[in-house]
Amino acid sequence: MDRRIPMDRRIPMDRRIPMDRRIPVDRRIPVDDRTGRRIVPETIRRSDRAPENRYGNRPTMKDVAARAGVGLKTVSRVVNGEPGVTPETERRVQEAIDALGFRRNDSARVLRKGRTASIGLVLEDLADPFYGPLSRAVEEVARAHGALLINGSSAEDPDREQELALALCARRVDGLVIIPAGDDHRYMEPELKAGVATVFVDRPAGKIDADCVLSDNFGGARDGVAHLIAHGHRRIGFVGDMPRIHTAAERLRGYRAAMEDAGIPVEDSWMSLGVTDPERVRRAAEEMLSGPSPVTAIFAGNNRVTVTVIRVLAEQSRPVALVGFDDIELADLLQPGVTVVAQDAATLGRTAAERLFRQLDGTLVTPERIELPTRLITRGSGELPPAD
Amino acid sequence: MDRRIPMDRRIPMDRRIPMDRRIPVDRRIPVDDRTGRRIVPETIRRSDRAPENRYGNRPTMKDVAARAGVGLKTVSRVVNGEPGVTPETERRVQEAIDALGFRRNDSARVLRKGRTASIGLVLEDLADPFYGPLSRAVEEVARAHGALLINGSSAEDPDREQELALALCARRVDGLVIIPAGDDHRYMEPELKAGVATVFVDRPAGKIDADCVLSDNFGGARDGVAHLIAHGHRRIGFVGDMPRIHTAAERLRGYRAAMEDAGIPVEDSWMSLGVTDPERVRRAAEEMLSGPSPVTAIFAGNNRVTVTVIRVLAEQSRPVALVGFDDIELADLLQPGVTVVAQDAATLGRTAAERLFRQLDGTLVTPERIELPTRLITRGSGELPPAD
DNA sequence: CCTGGATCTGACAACGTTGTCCAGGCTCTA
DNA sequence: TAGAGCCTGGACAACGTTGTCAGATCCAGG
Repeated sequence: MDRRIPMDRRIPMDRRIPMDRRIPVDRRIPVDDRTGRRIVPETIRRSDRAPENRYGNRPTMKDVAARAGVGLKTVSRVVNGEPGVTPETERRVQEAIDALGFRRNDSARVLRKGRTASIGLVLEDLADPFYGPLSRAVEEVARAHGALLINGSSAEDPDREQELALALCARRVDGLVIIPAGDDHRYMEPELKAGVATVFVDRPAGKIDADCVLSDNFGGARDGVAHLIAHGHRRIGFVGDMPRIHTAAERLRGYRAAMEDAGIPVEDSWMSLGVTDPERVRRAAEEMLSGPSPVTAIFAGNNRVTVTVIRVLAEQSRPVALVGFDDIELADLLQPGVTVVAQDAATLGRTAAERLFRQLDGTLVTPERIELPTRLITRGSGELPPAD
Repeated sequence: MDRRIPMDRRIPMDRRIPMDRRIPVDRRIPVDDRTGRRIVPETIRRSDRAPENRYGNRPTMKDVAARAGVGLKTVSRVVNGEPGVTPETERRVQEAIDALGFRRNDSARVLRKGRTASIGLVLEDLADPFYGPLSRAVEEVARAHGALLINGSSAEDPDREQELALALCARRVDGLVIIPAGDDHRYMEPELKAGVATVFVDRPAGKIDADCVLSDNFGGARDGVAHLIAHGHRRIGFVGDMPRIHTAAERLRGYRAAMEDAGIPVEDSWMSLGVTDPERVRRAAEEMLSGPSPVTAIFAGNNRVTVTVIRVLAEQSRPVALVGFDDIELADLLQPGVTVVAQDAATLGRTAAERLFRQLDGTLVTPERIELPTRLITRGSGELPPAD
């Protein structure tokens, strides 16, 4: 695991260079394929190429100033709404801006000012419905603080998470909200030290001391399983994700705790861990339903697993109880309605983002680990009695 | 509608300044609240404040160079993996980089190089499950081209869309994928002229000539309604969004076309347009089901409306047929399964992003309007016979 | 020992913006 | 009318990086 840290530093920091190659090469200049491009005299090369790969030759404040017949700084003042410019001058400058289609270059601004007014969000998968509201909540908070949100998906790949987080740091985001894919975040240490505000959400940071905002995965799962036990079930299956993922591990722990509290020994055949693709989840569920001691209820460890399990249960002849972790849309319209342990993705995101900005304005200093409660929503599937 | 353009140019371009105020002010310097801050001598002010609001004082290439005992440019070469550095020198530089926790400042890099290797995505609502896969697809393409994706939600507000798009342009994204909220995009004209690659998705650009990637909303809706007609329905309701939204208008047009093709006159009481919040959609649906000439089938104009209509239909005593535009998760598990006209959000996003990069590398020049076909997925609700 | 070439290194000037500071013009008061 | 004070505008130097170009170093061959 340690290998990642030294590795990264050694890897060329620039995986983005492929992009650069796409800059339209000036085709008007004939090139000697052999040794270089000595065919064309310097002067032409210079004057000809420069505008080509620059922002399509956008006007700068200097251009605006020239056109308006004022000084550079005056244009800056107008653009930023600073005081100290006569209405008449302002009008002239404004006219020039409109005429030239000038837009301030924020890269230069950031370079000069030192703050980017943007924060980054590294999440697992934008296409997962759980992360939509979370991302949206973070964006709303960012917006309220006048910051732009830059986000990317790690696709559950620790290396990609690291790559993305560091790329965002290189862009000098003021802060970073990370939904971890990996379990070692020491790569963020130099960044933290350099003052990049950082909050981990949904899953805790690994091997570093940082702010975390989590759901009470353990308690939620325990309550969900206890709910099934309260309705008379004893043989309860658990279908979950890889235990190396913190949330999955916690939920598994909650399941075990509830079973233990009720004095029910857990059989191995009741558990499916780390199987995620629908086809294999399906097979795992079918097995625990048809094994030597078939389960009468299933606790599904996350939204995607729940959906697959619902499909399997719909095909069974006998009713099987189900409680899922994470709410899913239309859960109330199914027959029976799906009982779930719901986490509030939006609150998770909002809380994290707010902590981030409190770090930024200095209100917050010591890293904390916050756990938000989950909520059991009964809709029918979790209240089915065992069909033995 | 025209007002927006001149307005924007006049609005201080900088709604982000609230952020700047949050920069920790140097508290060690006593300040005369009256007139300014003349209390402290120049020298201290300078040397003391500068590091404070700069990126938490991050090391620069200069620092690395000093520590490694090499020139600035040599560090640059190492960081970018350029040739022409002895292994020994490279090692020394690398050591200094690790020791100082240096990370290249991409703002400066962008300023110098002129390309940002990032593209922007302005979408309507990240929390809408339709946009998750679309956004993800755009990101994958961007990634394949070595670019970072920056995105934001317009929340269906034209002003916010414009604000966001222009903010992204100010950051000098190389290109922009826009899911329009408004219908006037002339504000993008200077940007287009300046060479910002731009593709509109899901809805067409308004009042400018630009690349668009759309679903065949008209054809899809027409087919969906024709499907209901083919199953014997004549009194068919339409629940849709505001016709000022292009997709909504097209789907309405498709509905009308199908009805006209079948020679069925449409009654006003069968249509609900522009009502979006669940409570009012519910009332609208109930009305068309209980009016003087009650509908026997409903065509729902988008995923959110469909969900609400499903709820309403579930409460009806008689079966009512339903076809929805946009697929929804779990549609197949409901009783009956929900028949939908599905658009492929991922393909929409991928196509748009690919066109964007083709614009960037110069392969693409003339703006086009691409319409992707939709697909009718029959699951039961659309095949119910009319219950008169 | 010198020359020529190849290789490696560093000084310097941009990139577009903003902060600082000073100059010039104005108004107001003594 | 002079002097003080304010307002407006502009010159200039940074910010951290990269492209250019020339200088330094090294080695082989004469």
